[in-house]
Amino acid sequence: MDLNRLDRVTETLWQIPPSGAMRVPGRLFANEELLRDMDDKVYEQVRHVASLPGIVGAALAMPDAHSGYGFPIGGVAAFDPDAGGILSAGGVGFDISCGVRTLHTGLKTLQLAEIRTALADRLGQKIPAGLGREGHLRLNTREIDAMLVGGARWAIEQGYGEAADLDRIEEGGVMTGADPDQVSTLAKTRQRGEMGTLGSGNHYLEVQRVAAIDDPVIASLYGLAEDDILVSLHCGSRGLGHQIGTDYLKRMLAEAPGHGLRLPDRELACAPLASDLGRAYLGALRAGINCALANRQILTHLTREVFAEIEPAARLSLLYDVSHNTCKEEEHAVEGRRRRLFVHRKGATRAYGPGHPSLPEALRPAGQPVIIGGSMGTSSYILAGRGAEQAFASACHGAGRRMSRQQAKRRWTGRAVIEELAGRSILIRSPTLSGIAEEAPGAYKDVEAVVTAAEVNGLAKKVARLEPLIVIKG
DNA sequence: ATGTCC
Repeated sequence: MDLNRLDRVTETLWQIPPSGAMRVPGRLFANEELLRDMDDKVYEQVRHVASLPGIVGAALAMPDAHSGYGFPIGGVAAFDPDAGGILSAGGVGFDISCGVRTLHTGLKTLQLAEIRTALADRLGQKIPAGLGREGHLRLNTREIDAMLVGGARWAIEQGYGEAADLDRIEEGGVMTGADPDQVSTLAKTRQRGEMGTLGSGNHYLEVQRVAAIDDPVIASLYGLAEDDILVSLHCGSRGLGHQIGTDYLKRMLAEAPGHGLRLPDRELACAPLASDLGRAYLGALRAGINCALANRQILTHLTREVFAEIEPAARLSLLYDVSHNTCKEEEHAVEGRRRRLFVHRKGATRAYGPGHPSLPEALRPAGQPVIIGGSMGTSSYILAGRGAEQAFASACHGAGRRMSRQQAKRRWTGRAVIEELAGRSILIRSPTLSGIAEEAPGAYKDVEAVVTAAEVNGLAKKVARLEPLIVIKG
Protein backbone atom coordinates (compact mmCIF):
# COMPACT_ATOMS: atom_id res chain seq x y z
CA MET A 1 0.00 0.00 0.00
CA ASP A 2 1.19 3.51 -0.85
CA LEU A 3 1.70 5.22 2.51
CA ASN A 4 1.71 8.68 0.94
CA ARG A 5 -2.06 8.51 0.66
CA LEU A 6 -2.42 8.05 4.43
CA ASP A 7 -2.19 10.44 7.38
CA ARG A 8 -0.03 9.03 10.13
CA VAL A 9 -1.76 9.46 13.51
CA THR A 10 0.68 7.37 15.60
CA GLU A 11 3.32 4.71 14.85
CA THR A 12 0.57 2.12 14.46
CA LEU A 13 -2.55 4.12 13.51
CA TRP A 14 -3.09 5.59 10.05
CA GLN A 15 -6.02 7.53 8.67
CA ILE A 16 -7.61 7.94 5.25
CA PRO A 17 -9.19 11.41 5.30
CA PRO A 18 -12.73 11.55 3.89
CA SER A 19 -12.93 12.40 0.20
CA GLY A 20 -15.38 11.74 -2.60
CA ALA A 21 -18.32 9.67 -1.41
CA MET A 22 -16.74 8.84 1.98
CA ARG A 23 -19.00 9.76 4.90
CA VAL A 24 -16.38 9.05 7.59
CA PRO A 25 -12.59 8.57 7.62
CA GLY A 26 -10.89 5.21 7.21
CA ARG A 27 -8.56 4.04 9.99
CA LEU A 28 -5.91 1.35 9.72
CA PHE A 29 -4.36 -0.17 12.83
CA ALA A 30 -0.95 -1.42 11.68
CA ASN A 31 2.75 -0.65 11.80
CA GLU A 32 4.57 0.69 8.76
CA GLU A 33 5.89 -2.69 7.62
CA LEU A 34 2.49 -4.41 7.78
CA LEU A 35 0.94 -1.49 5.89
CA ARG A 36 3.60 -1.41 3.16
CA ASP A 37 3.01 -5.11 2.60
CA MET A 38 -0.78 -4.69 2.61
CA ASP A 39 -2.76 -5.10 -0.61
CA ASP A 40 -3.66 -1.76 -2.28
CA LYS A 41 -7.15 -3.11 -2.63
CA VAL A 42 -7.58 -2.80 1.16
CA TYR A 43 -7.22 0.99 0.76
CA GLU A 44 -9.96 1.08 -1.88
CA GLN A 45 -12.20 -1.27 0.10
CA VAL A 46 -11.91 0.78 3.31
CA ARG A 47 -12.85 3.90 1.30
CA HIS A 48 -15.86 2.10 -0.17
CA VAL A 49 -17.06 0.89 3.25
CA ALA A 50 -16.67 4.44 4.58
CA SER A 51 -19.14 5.62 1.94
CA LEU A 52 -22.00 3.28 2.99
CA PRO A 53 -25.17 4.85 4.48
CA GLY A 54 -25.42 5.14 8.26
CA ILE A 55 -21.78 4.29 9.01
CA VAL A 56 -20.64 5.63 12.38
CA GLY A 57 -17.18 6.84 13.43
CA ALA A 58 -14.84 5.35 10.83
CA ALA A 59 -14.34 2.36 8.56
CA LEU A 60 -11.62 0.28 10.21
CA ALA A 61 -8.95 -2.18 9.10
CA MET A 62 -7.22 -4.38 11.68
CA PRO A 63 -3.46 -5.13 11.41
CA ASP A 64 -4.15 -8.50 9.73
CA ALA A 65 -6.32 -6.95 6.99
CA HIS A 66 -6.22 -8.16 3.41
CA SER A 67 -8.62 -7.75 0.50
CA GLY A 68 -11.89 -9.65 0.61
CA TYR A 69 -15.25 -9.75 -1.11
CA GLY A 70 -16.42 -6.10 -0.93
CA PHE A 71 -15.25 -5.44 2.62
CA PRO A 72 -11.65 -6.21 3.55
CA ILE A 73 -11.04 -9.28 5.68
CA GLY A 74 -9.88 -7.67 8.92
CA GLY A 75 -12.55 -4.99 8.51
CA VAL A 76 -14.83 -3.47 11.16
CA ALA A 77 -17.74 -1.11 10.45
CA ALA A 78 -20.64 -0.02 12.70
CA PHE A 79 -23.99 1.21 11.37
CA ASP A 80 -26.81 3.10 13.05
CA PRO A 81 -30.28 1.70 12.15
CA ASP A 82 -31.85 5.08 12.96
CA ALA A 83 -29.56 6.91 10.54
CA GLY A 84 -30.22 4.81 7.43
CA GLY A 85 -27.66 2.17 8.46
CA ILE A 86 -27.30 -0.97 6.39
CA LEU A 87 -26.52 -4.68 6.73
CA SER A 88 -24.11 -6.15 4.21
CA ALA A 89 -23.72 -9.85 3.43
CA GLY A 90 -20.21 -9.14 2.13
CA GLY A 91 -19.48 -7.27 5.35
CA VAL A 92 -20.00 -10.43 7.36
CA GLY A 93 -18.34 -12.83 4.95
CA PHE A 94 -19.45 -16.05 3.32
CA ASP A 95 -18.42 -18.21 6.25
CA ILE A 96 -20.97 -16.83 8.69
CA SER A 97 -19.77 -16.95 12.31
CA CYS A 98 -16.49 -18.59 11.49
CA GLY A 99 -14.59 -18.50 14.75
CA VAL A 100 -12.25 -20.18 17.18
CA ARG A 101 -12.94 -22.20 20.32
CA THR A 102 -10.08 -22.99 22.70
CA LEU A 103 -10.23 -25.82 25.25
CA HIS A 104 -8.07 -26.67 28.23
CA THR A 105 -7.14 -30.38 28.35
CA GLY A 106 -5.79 -30.57 31.91
CA LEU A 107 -2.61 -32.12 30.47
CA LYS A 108 0.98 -30.81 30.47
CA THR A 109 3.53 -31.03 27.64
CA LEU A 110 5.39 -33.96 29.22
CA GLN A 111 2.21 -36.06 29.39
CA LEU A 112 1.64 -35.58 25.68
CA ALA A 113 5.02 -36.90 24.49
CA GLU A 114 4.23 -40.60 24.32
CA ILE A 115 0.64 -40.30 23.10
CA ARG A 116 1.26 -37.67 20.46
CA THR A 117 1.33 -39.86 17.34
CA ALA A 118 -1.66 -41.93 18.44
CA LEU A 119 -3.58 -38.76 19.24
CA ALA A 120 -2.79 -37.23 15.82
CA ASP A 121 -3.81 -40.43 14.02
CA ARG A 122 -7.06 -40.82 15.95
CA LEU A 123 -8.04 -37.13 15.61
CA GLY A 124 -7.26 -37.38 11.90
CA GLN A 125 -9.63 -40.36 11.62
CA LYS A 126 -12.42 -39.05 13.77
CA ILE A 127 -12.64 -35.34 12.86
CA PRO A 128 -14.28 -35.03 9.42
CA ALA A 129 -12.22 -32.55 7.39
CA GLY A 130 -12.05 -31.37 3.80
CA LEU A 131 -14.20 -29.84 1.10
CA GLY A 132 -17.72 -31.26 0.97
CA ARG A 133 -16.91 -33.79 3.67
CA GLU A 134 -19.94 -35.03 5.60
CA GLY A 135 -20.01 -35.91 9.28
CA HIS A 136 -21.35 -38.48 11.71
CA LEU A 137 -24.96 -37.31 11.77
CA ARG A 138 -27.65 -36.50 9.27
CA LEU A 139 -30.44 -34.04 10.13
CA ASN A 140 -33.98 -33.90 8.78
CA THR A 141 -35.75 -30.60 8.05
CA ARG A 142 -37.26 -30.29 11.52
CA GLU A 143 -33.92 -31.01 13.21
CA ILE A 144 -32.16 -28.42 11.02
CA ASP A 145 -34.67 -25.76 12.09
CA ALA A 146 -34.23 -26.70 15.77
CA MET A 147 -30.45 -26.44 15.35
CA LEU A 148 -30.74 -23.02 13.67
CA VAL A 149 -32.69 -21.71 16.68
CA GLY A 150 -30.86 -23.57 19.45
CA GLY A 151 -27.16 -23.30 18.51
CA ALA A 152 -24.74 -24.97 20.92
CA ARG A 153 -27.55 -25.52 23.44
CA TRP A 154 -29.35 -27.65 20.83
CA ALA A 155 -26.16 -29.67 20.29
CA ILE A 156 -25.80 -30.25 24.04
CA GLU A 157 -29.43 -31.38 24.25
CA GLN A 158 -28.60 -33.94 21.54
CA GLY A 159 -25.80 -35.29 23.76
CA TYR A 160 -22.85 -33.35 22.35
CA GLY A 161 -21.24 -31.81 25.39
CA GLU A 162 -22.08 -30.48 28.83
CA ALA A 163 -24.37 -27.68 29.98
CA ALA A 164 -21.36 -26.02 31.64
CA ASP A 165 -19.88 -25.41 28.17
CA LEU A 166 -22.52 -22.76 27.40
CA ASP A 167 -21.16 -20.23 29.89
CA ARG A 168 -17.90 -19.98 27.90
CA ILE A 169 -19.49 -19.41 24.48
CA GLU A 170 -20.32 -16.01 23.02
CA GLU A 171 -24.05 -15.30 23.49
CA GLY A 172 -24.23 -18.17 26.00
CA GLY A 173 -24.12 -20.57 23.06
CA VAL A 174 -27.44 -19.43 21.56
CA MET A 175 -27.95 -16.41 19.31
CA THR A 176 -31.42 -15.00 19.88
CA GLY A 177 -33.48 -13.63 17.00
CA ALA A 178 -32.62 -16.44 14.58
CA ASP A 179 -35.29 -17.01 11.94
CA PRO A 180 -34.97 -20.34 10.09
CA ASP A 181 -37.82 -19.29 7.76
CA GLN A 182 -35.42 -16.75 6.21
CA VAL A 183 -32.91 -19.50 5.35
CA SER A 184 -33.43 -21.10 1.94
CA THR A 185 -34.25 -24.78 1.48
CA LEU A 186 -31.04 -25.12 -0.53
CA ALA A 187 -28.96 -23.73 2.36
CA LYS A 188 -30.60 -26.21 4.75
CA THR A 189 -30.21 -29.14 2.34
CA ARG A 190 -26.50 -28.44 1.94
CA GLN A 191 -26.04 -28.57 5.71
CA ARG A 192 -27.94 -31.81 6.38
CA GLY A 193 -24.84 -33.97 6.53
CA GLU A 194 -22.23 -31.33 7.40
CA MET A 195 -22.78 -30.81 11.14
CA GLY A 196 -19.67 -31.64 13.15
CA THR A 197 -17.26 -31.14 10.24
CA LEU A 198 -14.21 -28.91 9.99
CA GLY A 199 -14.37 -27.87 6.33
CA SER A 200 -11.34 -26.75 4.33
CA GLY A 201 -9.20 -23.69 3.65
CA ASN A 202 -7.75 -22.17 6.80
CA HIS A 203 -9.97 -24.21 9.12
CA TYR A 204 -8.20 -26.53 11.52
CA LEU A 205 -8.10 -28.36 14.81
CA GLU A 206 -4.82 -27.90 16.68
CA VAL A 207 -3.33 -29.43 19.78
CA GLN A 208 -1.11 -26.71 21.23
CA ARG A 209 1.21 -26.03 24.13
CA VAL A 210 1.37 -22.78 26.05
CA ALA A 211 4.87 -21.66 25.09
CA ALA A 212 4.97 -18.33 26.93
CA ILE A 213 2.89 -16.28 29.32
CA ASP A 214 2.85 -12.52 28.70
CA ASP A 215 0.42 -11.48 31.44
CA PRO A 216 0.57 -13.78 34.50
CA VAL A 217 -2.42 -12.17 36.26
CA ILE A 218 -4.83 -12.51 33.35
CA ALA A 219 -3.38 -15.92 32.41
CA SER A 220 -4.21 -17.13 35.89
CA LEU A 221 -7.80 -15.83 35.58
CA TYR A 222 -8.01 -17.65 32.24
CA GLY A 223 -6.58 -20.80 33.87
CA LEU A 224 -3.48 -20.82 31.65
CA ALA A 225 0.06 -21.77 32.66
CA GLU A 226 3.22 -22.52 30.73
CA ASP A 227 3.30 -26.02 29.19
CA ASP A 228 -0.44 -26.49 29.46
CA ILE A 229 -1.85 -28.48 26.54
CA LEU A 230 -4.79 -26.83 24.77
CA VAL A 231 -7.00 -27.68 21.81
CA SER A 232 -8.21 -24.98 19.41
CA LEU A 233 -10.91 -25.44 16.78
CA HIS A 234 -11.26 -23.00 13.87
CA CYS A 235 -14.34 -23.48 11.69
CA GLY A 236 -17.69 -21.97 10.82
CA SER A 237 -21.12 -22.63 9.34
CA ARG A 238 -20.00 -24.70 6.31
CA GLY A 239 -22.31 -24.97 3.32
CA LEU A 240 -25.26 -23.36 5.11
CA GLY A 241 -23.48 -20.09 5.87
CA HIS A 242 -22.03 -19.96 2.38
CA GLN A 243 -25.45 -20.46 0.79
CA ILE A 244 -27.04 -17.78 3.01
CA GLY A 245 -24.30 -15.39 1.86
CA THR A 246 -24.86 -16.28 -1.79
CA ASP A 247 -28.68 -16.02 -1.53
CA TYR A 248 -28.72 -12.65 0.21
CA LEU A 249 -25.95 -11.10 -1.85
CA LYS A 250 -28.09 -11.74 -4.92
CA ARG A 251 -31.21 -10.30 -3.31
CA MET A 252 -29.36 -7.27 -1.91
CA LEU A 253 -27.93 -6.51 -5.33
CA ALA A 254 -31.34 -6.82 -7.01
CA GLU A 255 -33.12 -4.68 -4.42
CA ALA A 256 -30.43 -1.99 -3.96
CA PRO A 257 -31.92 0.45 -6.50
CA GLY A 258 -35.34 0.11 -4.84
CA HIS A 259 -33.77 1.19 -1.55
CA GLY A 260 -32.12 4.16 -3.22
CA LEU A 261 -28.64 2.66 -2.65
CA ARG A 262 -25.90 3.59 -5.10
CA LEU A 263 -23.12 1.06 -4.56
CA PRO A 264 -19.47 1.99 -5.14
CA ASP A 265 -18.83 -1.71 -5.88
CA ARG A 266 -21.42 -4.44 -6.57
CA GLU A 267 -19.63 -6.58 -4.00
CA LEU A 268 -20.90 -4.11 -1.36
CA ALA A 269 -24.52 -5.15 -1.95
CA CYS A 270 -26.46 -4.32 1.23
CA ALA A 271 -29.93 -3.55 2.57
CA PRO A 272 -31.16 -0.94 5.06
CA LEU A 273 -31.54 -2.35 8.57
CA ALA A 274 -35.01 -0.81 8.48
CA SER A 275 -36.27 -2.85 5.53
CA ASP A 276 -37.89 -6.26 5.02
CA LEU A 277 -34.75 -7.54 3.33
CA GLY A 278 -32.52 -6.18 6.11
CA ARG A 279 -34.66 -7.88 8.76
CA ALA A 280 -34.76 -11.11 6.75
CA TYR A 281 -30.97 -11.19 6.41
CA LEU A 282 -30.58 -10.48 10.12
CA GLY A 283 -32.81 -13.48 10.94
CA ALA A 284 -30.89 -15.71 8.51
CA LEU A 285 -27.50 -14.43 9.73
CA ARG A 286 -28.43 -15.24 13.33
CA ALA A 287 -29.53 -18.73 12.25
CA GLY A 288 -26.13 -19.11 10.57
CA ILE A 289 -24.45 -18.04 13.82
CA ASN A 290 -26.28 -20.84 15.65
CA CYS A 291 -25.19 -23.32 13.00
CA ALA A 292 -21.54 -22.42 13.58
CA LEU A 293 -21.96 -22.61 17.38
CA ALA A 294 -23.58 -26.06 17.09
CA ASN A 295 -20.87 -27.18 14.67
CA ARG A 296 -18.04 -26.23 17.05
CA GLN A 297 -19.96 -27.89 19.90
CA ILE A 298 -20.26 -31.22 18.06
CA LEU A 299 -16.58 -31.09 17.08
CA THR A 300 -15.74 -30.47 20.74
CA HIS A 301 -17.64 -33.64 21.65
CA LEU A 302 -15.77 -35.69 19.03
CA THR A 303 -12.47 -34.30 20.34
CA ARG A 304 -13.41 -35.25 23.89
CA GLU A 305 -14.17 -38.80 22.73
CA VAL A 306 -10.74 -39.11 21.15
CA PHE A 307 -8.95 -37.80 24.26
CA ALA A 308 -11.01 -40.12 26.49
CA GLU A 309 -9.87 -43.08 24.37
CA ILE A 310 -6.18 -42.19 24.42
CA GLU A 311 -5.61 -40.34 27.71
CA PRO A 312 -8.41 -40.88 30.24
CA ALA A 313 -6.77 -38.33 32.59
CA ALA A 314 -7.62 -35.54 30.14
CA ARG A 315 -10.54 -33.27 30.98
CA LEU A 316 -11.51 -30.91 28.16
CA SER A 317 -13.14 -27.67 29.33
CA LEU A 318 -13.77 -24.47 27.40
CA LEU A 319 -11.67 -21.37 27.78
CA TYR A 320 -13.86 -19.46 25.28
CA ASP A 321 -15.56 -19.58 21.89
CA VAL A 322 -15.63 -16.39 19.81
CA SER A 323 -16.54 -15.59 16.22
CA HIS A 324 -14.64 -13.37 13.79
CA ASN A 325 -17.17 -13.25 10.89
CA THR A 326 -20.33 -11.65 12.15
CA CYS A 327 -22.58 -8.66 12.66
CA LYS A 328 -23.85 -7.98 16.17
CA GLU A 329 -26.27 -5.48 17.65
CA GLU A 330 -24.31 -3.77 20.44
CA GLU A 331 -24.23 -0.57 22.47
CA HIS A 332 -21.20 1.65 22.01
CA ALA A 333 -20.21 5.08 23.24
CA VAL A 334 -19.81 7.41 20.27
CA GLU A 335 -18.57 10.88 21.22
CA GLY A 336 -19.81 10.30 24.75
CA ARG A 337 -23.28 9.13 23.75
CA ARG A 338 -24.46 5.49 24.01
CA ARG A 339 -25.79 4.30 20.67
CA ARG A 340 -27.29 1.00 19.51
CA LEU A 341 -25.21 -0.07 16.52
CA PHE A 342 -24.83 -3.05 14.21
CA VAL A 343 -21.13 -3.87 14.21
CA HIS A 344 -19.85 -5.84 11.21
CA ARG A 345 -16.69 -7.76 12.03
CA LYS A 346 -15.29 -9.62 9.05
CA GLY A 347 -12.05 -11.31 9.98
CA ALA A 348 -12.10 -9.29 13.19
CA THR A 349 -12.79 -10.44 16.74
CA ARG A 350 -15.00 -8.87 19.36
CA ALA A 351 -12.74 -7.71 22.21
CA TYR A 352 -14.88 -6.64 25.20
CA GLY A 353 -12.91 -5.15 28.04
CA PRO A 354 -12.82 -5.92 31.78
CA GLY A 355 -16.19 -5.68 33.51
CA HIS A 356 -18.36 -6.16 30.44
CA PRO A 357 -21.70 -7.61 31.67
CA SER A 358 -21.93 -10.18 28.85
CA LEU A 359 -18.73 -11.95 29.96
CA PRO A 360 -18.87 -15.03 32.22
CA GLU A 361 -18.23 -14.07 35.83
CA ALA A 362 -14.88 -15.86 36.10
CA LEU A 363 -13.49 -13.98 33.09
CA ARG A 364 -15.12 -10.60 33.69
CA PRO A 365 -12.28 -8.97 35.66
CA ALA A 366 -9.81 -9.91 32.92
CA GLY A 367 -11.76 -8.95 29.81
CA GLN A 368 -12.89 -11.20 27.00
CA PRO A 369 -10.48 -13.83 25.65
CA VAL A 370 -9.59 -12.87 22.07
CA ILE A 371 -8.38 -15.98 20.29
CA ILE A 372 -5.87 -15.33 17.50
CA GLY A 373 -5.20 -18.32 15.25
CA GLY A 374 -1.81 -18.19 13.60
CA SER A 375 -1.04 -19.83 10.30
CA MET A 376 -0.26 -23.54 10.19
CA GLY A 377 2.95 -24.19 12.07
CA THR A 378 3.27 -20.74 13.63
CA SER A 379 2.20 -19.39 17.01
CA SER A 380 -1.34 -18.59 18.05
CA TYR A 381 -2.16 -16.07 20.77
CA ILE A 382 -4.65 -15.65 23.54
CA LEU A 383 -5.28 -11.94 24.06
CA ALA A 384 -7.54 -10.14 26.53
CA GLY A 385 -9.98 -7.60 25.08
CA ARG A 386 -9.69 -3.98 26.16
CA GLY A 387 -13.09 -2.73 24.93
CA ALA A 388 -11.49 0.10 22.96
CA GLU A 389 -14.32 2.29 21.68
CA GLN A 390 -12.16 3.64 18.84
CA ALA A 391 -12.49 0.11 17.38
CA PHE A 392 -16.03 -0.65 18.66
CA ALA A 393 -14.43 -3.20 21.02
CA SER A 394 -12.73 -5.17 18.24
CA ALA A 395 -9.30 -6.63 17.52
CA CYS A 396 -7.54 -8.70 14.87
CA HIS A 397 -8.39 -12.37 14.19
CA GLY A 398 -5.29 -14.12 12.91
CA ALA A 399 -2.09 -13.72 10.96
CA GLY A 400 -3.94 -12.61 7.82
CA ARG A 401 -2.88 -13.62 4.33
CA ARG A 402 -0.08 -11.72 2.63
CA MET A 403 -0.27 -13.84 -0.52
CA SER A 404 -3.22 -15.23 -2.50
CA ARG A 405 -4.00 -18.95 -2.56
CA GLN A 406 -2.90 -19.08 -6.22
CA GLN A 407 0.43 -17.40 -5.43
CA ALA A 408 0.98 -19.81 -2.55
CA LYS A 409 0.32 -22.86 -4.73
CA ARG A 410 2.87 -21.66 -7.29
CA ARG A 411 5.48 -21.17 -4.59
CA TRP A 412 5.14 -24.27 -2.38
CA THR A 413 4.09 -27.91 -2.59
CA GLY A 414 2.01 -29.54 0.13
CA ARG A 415 4.68 -32.19 0.62
CA ALA A 416 7.44 -29.63 1.18
CA VAL A 417 5.33 -27.79 3.76
CA ILE A 418 4.59 -31.02 5.66
CA GLU A 419 8.27 -31.97 5.68
CA GLU A 420 9.30 -28.55 6.92
CA LEU A 421 6.78 -28.77 9.76
CA ALA A 422 7.79 -32.36 10.56
CA GLY A 423 11.33 -31.04 11.00
CA ARG A 424 9.95 -28.90 13.81
CA SER A 425 8.06 -31.88 15.29
CA ILE A 426 4.63 -30.63 14.20
CA LEU A 427 2.36 -33.50 13.12
CA ILE A 428 -0.09 -32.75 10.29
CA ARG A 429 -3.06 -34.90 9.33
CA SER A 430 -5.01 -33.80 6.26
CA PRO A 431 -7.00 -35.52 3.49
CA THR A 432 -5.44 -33.29 0.80
CA LEU A 433 -1.99 -32.01 -0.14
CA SER A 434 -3.05 -29.07 -2.33
CA GLY A 435 -4.88 -27.44 0.57
CA ILE A 436 -1.66 -27.58 2.59
CA ALA A 437 0.32 -25.59 0.00
CA GLU A 438 -2.30 -22.82 0.04
CA GLU A 439 -1.91 -22.60 3.80
CA ALA A 440 1.91 -22.48 3.83
CA PRO A 441 3.06 -20.31 6.76
CA GLY A 442 4.97 -18.09 4.32
CA ALA A 443 1.68 -17.09 2.67
CA TYR A 444 0.69 -15.33 5.92
CA LYS A 445 1.78 -12.18 7.71
CA ASP A 446 3.95 -12.25 10.84
CA VAL A 447 1.38 -12.98 13.58
CA GLU A 448 3.66 -11.50 16.25
CA ALA A 449 3.68 -8.15 14.42
CA VAL A 450 -0.10 -8.32 14.04
CA VAL A 451 -0.86 -8.90 17.73
CA THR A 452 1.73 -6.32 18.78
CA ALA A 453 0.00 -3.70 16.59
CA ALA A 454 -3.34 -4.61 18.22
CA GLU A 455 -1.77 -4.35 21.68
CA VAL A 456 0.01 -1.03 21.07
CA ASN A 457 -3.29 0.44 19.89
CA GLY A 458 -4.97 -0.68 23.13
CA LEU A 459 -7.39 -3.07 21.41
CA ALA A 460 -6.29 -6.23 23.26
CA LYS A 461 -3.47 -7.32 25.56
CA LYS A 462 -1.15 -10.29 25.01
CA VAL A 463 -1.81 -13.05 27.57
CA ALA A 464 -0.27 -16.25 26.21
CA ARG A 465 1.55 -17.52 23.14
CA LEU A 466 0.69 -21.02 21.90
CA GLU A 467 2.75 -23.36 19.71
CA PRO A 468 1.19 -26.12 17.57
CA LEU A 469 2.01 -29.79 18.22
CA ILE A 470 -0.68 -31.50 16.12
CA VAL A 471 -2.63 -29.93 13.24
CA ILE A 472 -5.74 -31.49 11.64
CA LYS A 473 -6.46 -29.66 8.35
CA GLY A 474 -9.30 -29.77 5.87
C1' DA B 1 -14.81 -19.57 2.87
C1' DT B 2 -17.56 -22.73 -0.87
C1' DG B 3 -20.84 -29.54 -3.80
C1' DT B 4 -14.17 -23.18 -6.10
C1' DC B 5 -20.23 -21.75 -12.34
C1' DC B 6 -27.35 -23.03 -12.51
